[in-house]
Amino acid sequence: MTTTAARRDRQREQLIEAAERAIAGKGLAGLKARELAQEIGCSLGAIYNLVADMDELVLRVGSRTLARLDATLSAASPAVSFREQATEALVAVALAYCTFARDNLQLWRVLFEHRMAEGSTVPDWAVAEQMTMFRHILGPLGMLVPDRREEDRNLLGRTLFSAVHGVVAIGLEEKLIAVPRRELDRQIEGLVRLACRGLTIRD
Amino acid sequence: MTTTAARRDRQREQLIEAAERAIAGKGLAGLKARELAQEIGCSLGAIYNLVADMDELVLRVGSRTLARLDATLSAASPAVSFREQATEALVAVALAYCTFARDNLQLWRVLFEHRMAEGSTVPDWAVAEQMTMFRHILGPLGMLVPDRREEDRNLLGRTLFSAVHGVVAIGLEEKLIAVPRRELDRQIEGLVRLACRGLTIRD
DNA sequence: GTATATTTTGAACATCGTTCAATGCGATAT
DNA sequence: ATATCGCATTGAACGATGTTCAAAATATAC
Repeated sequence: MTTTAARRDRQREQLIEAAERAIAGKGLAGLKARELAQEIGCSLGAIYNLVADMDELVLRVGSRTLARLDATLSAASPAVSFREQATEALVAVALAYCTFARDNLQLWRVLFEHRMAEGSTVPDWAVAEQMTMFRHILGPLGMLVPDRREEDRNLLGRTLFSAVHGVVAIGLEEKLIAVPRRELDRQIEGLVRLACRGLTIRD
Repeated sequence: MTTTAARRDRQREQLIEAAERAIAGKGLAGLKARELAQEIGCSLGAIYNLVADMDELVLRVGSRTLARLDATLSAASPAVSFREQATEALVAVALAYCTFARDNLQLWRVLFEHRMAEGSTVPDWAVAEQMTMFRHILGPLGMLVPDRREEDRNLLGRTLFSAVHGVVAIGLEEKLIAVPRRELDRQIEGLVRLACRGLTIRD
C-alpha cells in the first residue's frame, strides 16, 4: 500500500514537472495554480499541501533548471592538464552556457528575473544552489592563473561568469534587438579569449 | 483657460511620476492602478484615458530612467583626446553605470526584467531608446581601436557594455550573495582594464 | 467496528487590471 | 440665457489570480 506521504511526494514531483512545462511553454506569467491542479488531477487547495506557495514552486523549478545547467556545463568542460587548454575550456563552458540559455530561454530567465513576494526572502538552499554556477570556471581558472590567491580567483571567476552572463542576457533580449546566434557566439568567444589573454600576460 | 487636452497631458505627467515613485519604493510589484489613481486624484478608470494600459506606463517610466541614466553616463565620461585616456573613460563610464544601478536599483531592474503582457510587443520607440545605452562606449572605443571596422566596433561596444552590465546585475543580485560595493567596483574596473589591455596589444 | 486524527476539497475571500453604461460637464448654436 | 450635443469622467462590475479554511472524506489506531 502506498502511504500518504509517499503519494504526496510523488504528486509534488508531478506538480513541479507540470510547473516546469508551463514556464517553459508560456513563461513565468503562464504559471497558474488552477491549471496546474487540473493537470496533475487534484483540487486547487491541494497544491498548498505539496508546496507552501507559488514562490516555492518557482524555486523548485529553478533548482531543476540549475541542475540541468550544471550537468550541461560539466559535459562541455574538457579536462584541463596544460595551461593552454584552460582558455579552450573556458570558451567551451561559455558557449555551452549560451546554448543552454537559448534552448531553455524561459526557464533560464526565471533563475534571474523571479522575485519573491513581498515579505519573503530566498531560502538559504536556493542561494547556495545558485552559487554552483561559478564552480565550472574555477577549475580552468586555477590552471590559468595558479599563482593568484584563492580568494582572488573566486572573485575573478564570479566576474568572468557574470560578464559572459551579461553578454548572453542582453544578446537574447528582444527588448533590444536580438543578436544573431552566429554573432553572439563569436562575441562570447572573443570576450573570453580577450580576458584569458589579459590574465596570462605578465604585468 | 486650460483646454482638456492640456490638463490631460499634465495629469499624464503626474501619473508617470507617481508610478516612478511607486516602483522606486516598492518595486514593479508595488505598482497598483488604484493607488496611482488616489495619489494623482482621479478615478480608477481615468487612468486609461491617460495611458493604454499598465505596460505603457511601465515603458514610460523606463523611458525616464533611461534618460537619467544617459545623462549620468554622459556626465561621467571625460573628453578623450589621447589613446591612453580611452581606457580611463571606459572605466569611468562603467563605474558610473554601477553607481546608477545601485542608486536606482528598482527602476534600473525594470529596464531589463519587465515583460509585456501576452500578445503585446515592445513598441519601436522603446526599443530604439534602449539602444542609446551602447552609445557612451563607442566614443572612447573609437579612440582605443581606431583601425577596426565600424560594424566591428559597434558589436564590440555592445559586448563590452553587456559584460559590465552582467557584473553589475549579478553583483547586485541578492539571490546570489551580493558583492560589497568596494569589491564590485574593483572587479568592474579590473574587467574593463583587462579588456582594454587585450584590445590594444598587437596580435 | 468504532473513534480519532489526518488529508482533501472547493467555495469564499482579497486583490489585481480592465471595461463600459451611466453620469457630468463644457462648448456651441439659437 | 438656454438648450443641445459631444466628449470626458466615473466607479461599480467583471474576470483572473493566489490563498485560506470550515467541512467532508479518508486513513489510522485501538
